[in-house]
Amino acid sequence: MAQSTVSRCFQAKSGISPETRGRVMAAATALGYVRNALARSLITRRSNLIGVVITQYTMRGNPDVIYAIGAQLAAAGKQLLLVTVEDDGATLDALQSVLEYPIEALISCVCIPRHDLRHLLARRLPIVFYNRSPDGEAADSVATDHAAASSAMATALHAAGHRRFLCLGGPEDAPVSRQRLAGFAEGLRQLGSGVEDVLVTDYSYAAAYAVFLARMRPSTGEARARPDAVFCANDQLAMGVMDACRFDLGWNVPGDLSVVGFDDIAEAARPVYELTTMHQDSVALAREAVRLMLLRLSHPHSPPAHVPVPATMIRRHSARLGASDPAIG
Amino acid sequence: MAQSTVSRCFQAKSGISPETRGRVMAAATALGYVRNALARSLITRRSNLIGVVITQYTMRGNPDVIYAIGAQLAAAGKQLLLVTVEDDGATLDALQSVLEYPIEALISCVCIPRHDLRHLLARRLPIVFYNRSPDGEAADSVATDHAAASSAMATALHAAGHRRFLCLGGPEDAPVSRQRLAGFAEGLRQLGSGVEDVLVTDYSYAAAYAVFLARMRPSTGEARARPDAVFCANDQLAMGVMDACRFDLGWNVPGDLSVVGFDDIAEAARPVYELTTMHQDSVALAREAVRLMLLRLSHPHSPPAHVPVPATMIRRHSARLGASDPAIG
DNA sequence: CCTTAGCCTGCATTCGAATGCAAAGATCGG
DNA sequence: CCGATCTTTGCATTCGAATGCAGGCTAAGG
Repeated sequence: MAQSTVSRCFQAKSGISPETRGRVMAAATALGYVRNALARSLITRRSNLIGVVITQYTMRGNPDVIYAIGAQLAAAGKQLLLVTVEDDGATLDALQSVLEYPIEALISCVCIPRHDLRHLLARRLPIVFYNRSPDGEAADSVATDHAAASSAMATALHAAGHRRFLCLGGPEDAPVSRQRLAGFAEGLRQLGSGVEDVLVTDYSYAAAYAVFLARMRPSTGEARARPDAVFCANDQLAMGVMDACRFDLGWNVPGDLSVVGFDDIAEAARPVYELTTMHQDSVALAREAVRLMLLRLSHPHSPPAHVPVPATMIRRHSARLGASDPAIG
Repeated sequence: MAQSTVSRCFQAKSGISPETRGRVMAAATALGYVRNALARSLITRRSNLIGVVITQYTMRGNPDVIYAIGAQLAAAGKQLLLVTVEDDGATLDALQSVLEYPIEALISCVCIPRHDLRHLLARRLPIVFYNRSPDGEAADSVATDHAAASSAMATALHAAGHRRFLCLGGPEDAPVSRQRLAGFAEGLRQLGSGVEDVLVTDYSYAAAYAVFLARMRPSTGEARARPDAVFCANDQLAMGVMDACRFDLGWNVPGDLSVVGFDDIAEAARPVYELTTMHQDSVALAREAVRLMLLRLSHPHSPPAHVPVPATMIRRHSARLGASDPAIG
């Protein structure tokens, strides 16, 4: 029996008699033979490998992201080649090792410098950004509508009578944080109000706790006036602020000030926090990212798509948001 | 210039004149050429691909695990092929797709049925289990010493005067949960004491909250006596129990009862919980797992290694543990 | 000027699987 | 019983890179 006959036995609709295929399959299981996907991809020019770039922060903040992407890719018959990077940014150097593998596409949960991005796109490597911007380059992206959601939060807080606003963001160059803070500020601006100040953190609970405390109770002696409301770029930060209020400052939330977050992570719903926040649908984002990627593989020349995923406001009890404020357990 | 000359230019110590190599490299960057790792692995028989199997639970409970493994693999020049599975268990079927890729080894954070495991080992595929047991088969493993740690926790609680013990575990077949519960029970047994009951959950905060509440305040009317201490198979569960006490039962922790967890996740240190727990060093586990794997690749025939990683007790304020109980912020 | 050694380079083969094309075998109508 | 058609199988080539071997080239020594 020829090698080509065996090869054809493993393909669905090839002219192989059931009897021959049966014998081949039996021999294969007996010998423990599995076909080599690498050798196959060499000739078919389809590796079914998808690179996924992610940071530790994303994994910590949204552990479901990778799982969701993995599940979607598996359903599409693709393999997930994971690349972890330290900071939110991947250069060609960092990606070099994966690029030697002929990945069919890249799903990036981190920023890519414009120059490097252009280089990758010139290689005809399809790239889908997850909650990141392609920076004007011709790549697909899917992202929560941070600006609209943050603006809506600003409107809700303003309508409830808040006037003195403080914000907590992530690192200064973190794109998601910037978009959320900008959207919030813009929302206030349109209402004739504004943000008093923005505190920078590393996105962590501990940093938020410390930075907020230092701001409210400065060692220099010059005490600052208490804000009405604190808008945080993610839930971790909001929890840090809430705990600083409760455990150090002795302030009541939302009695003395309102605190809101963003993401709606699992902990936000706990009775210890009851955090009012914007729900970011990670699973929907992951699904859309994979969908866009598959679409791009089948239509390489269609114009780049940018899919906004709406966020929904979850009104719990960490902020005074007026009459429409429902009780959620 | 021959194809073989170009090939040799990309290898470190091959007889290629600096001048030729320079010209080749220049042409390569100009054309955007990168060598194809797949084609290379076909002839060198080294794919540098490492399969990593993980569940959503692991990712949620210990988001740093994948990151740590990824970082370690990257440092070793390996690629991470991620496989996500629904439940804690991977059959040959679930692994089929990765097995077609000639992975050099598998790091499994989930169980593998004995029969399938034997099959994989027969294929000479090195397997390292992460916090799981190779079930008597000849595979390497690295795991927290659950039994010793849980037993130590039992001893500490007993020494502090607790006598009525309740436990919360994960799903009934979850191996880590079983080891921790068994270790705790064994520790008590040696002290002449025992566990009153074990409640089953799906490892989640919400389930722990609900199950514990149902147990303590049964709708059937027959009220149960309150336990002295609750041992939980992970921190999520412990937090659920603590919140059920505070927000529904009106019980004081640790005044009315002690609650302890396992893992020492980031949230456990927050002032809202101050959870007394056993610290599991995920990063050390990941590092050991990769180390074992690399060792196995270089020494295929050495006897299987089982590396226990000790857990350390973190005494905070969710349990009365006697005089040596230090204050931790 | 010739020889010997050493350094480079090129030819040809190899890894494992897919596939176009041709040939062999099976089936059937005339 | 023969040719036509369809099904099944085998041959040979291909993907991209690595490598043993042989031959060309250079340099040094006699």
